[in-house]
Amino acid sequence: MPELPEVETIKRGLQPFLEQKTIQGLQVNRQDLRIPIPDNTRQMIQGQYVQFIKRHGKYLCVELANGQTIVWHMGMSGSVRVYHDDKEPYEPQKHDHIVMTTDAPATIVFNDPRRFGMFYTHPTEQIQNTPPFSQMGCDALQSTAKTLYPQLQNKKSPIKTVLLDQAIVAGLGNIYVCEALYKARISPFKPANALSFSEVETLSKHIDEILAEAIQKGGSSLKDHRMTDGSMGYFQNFFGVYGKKGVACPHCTCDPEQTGGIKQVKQAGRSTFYCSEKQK
DNA sequence: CTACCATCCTGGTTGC
DNA sequence: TGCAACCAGGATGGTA
Repeated sequence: MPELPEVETIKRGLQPFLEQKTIQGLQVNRQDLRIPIPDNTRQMIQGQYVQFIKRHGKYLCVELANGQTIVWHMGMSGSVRVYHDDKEPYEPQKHDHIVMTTDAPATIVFNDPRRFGMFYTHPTEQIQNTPPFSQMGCDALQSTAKTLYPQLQNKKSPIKTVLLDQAIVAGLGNIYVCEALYKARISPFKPANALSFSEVETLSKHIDEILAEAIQKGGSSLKDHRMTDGSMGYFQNFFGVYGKKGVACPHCTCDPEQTGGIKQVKQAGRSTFYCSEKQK
């Protein structure tokens, strides 16, 4: 699930309880995630001081003082919960795969029902030269028309599909791609290399805006996403098109009885929501 | 090289 | 109400 805004929300929630703290205990309840959690993970992490938490696209990187970095991905259904208040002690839940304690003090729990997530360590100095980071595009918040436009020139696939490719821009997922294209008034079917520089500028601007707004609202809680205190993000209440098949487009004066409102189609196996009147 | 597809897994929703 | 089919925010490895 989590796309860039949800991962950024998790990062910000974790920082006060993990960054510049010592990880005292690490309990691995299940190893069989998307990538099996390596057997040495506990010994690499336990007792280590955490220097920084960084985010690259949809990945979190927790840099430890011993030169190792925890590579952490939420998959489709992952969430992180921080328990630090004695009034609300940690009670194990189904699908709690990792339980970490720090001297904040805090208990940090990674829950992932579908187990598409990842959690493993890797030497920090090699991170940038190793997949997935070595093949990851510019982070969506750093991306500009100047960096994006050249990357689209050899892509004849629809812009919707191309924006989901983490090698082009890192951090966008199905929701925010649909929303950004809608705000930019660009058709999801338009071949990526058919966008003018000016259209890419518009697109880039709206990607920035939509991500910033979503982060400010704690991300989108459709199903699994929660902030680290357990509360829901609320950007889902501000979607323009995602999940709104048949709903009248608020920016169109056209009659939804005639246009059918917001459309839903499949592109490369993923749902695309768009307004055919607004997005040409 | 690009593009498309199936796959990993659980759980919620839809339809009969 | 019960049950089966289908669908979901992602990434990857295989094939054409």
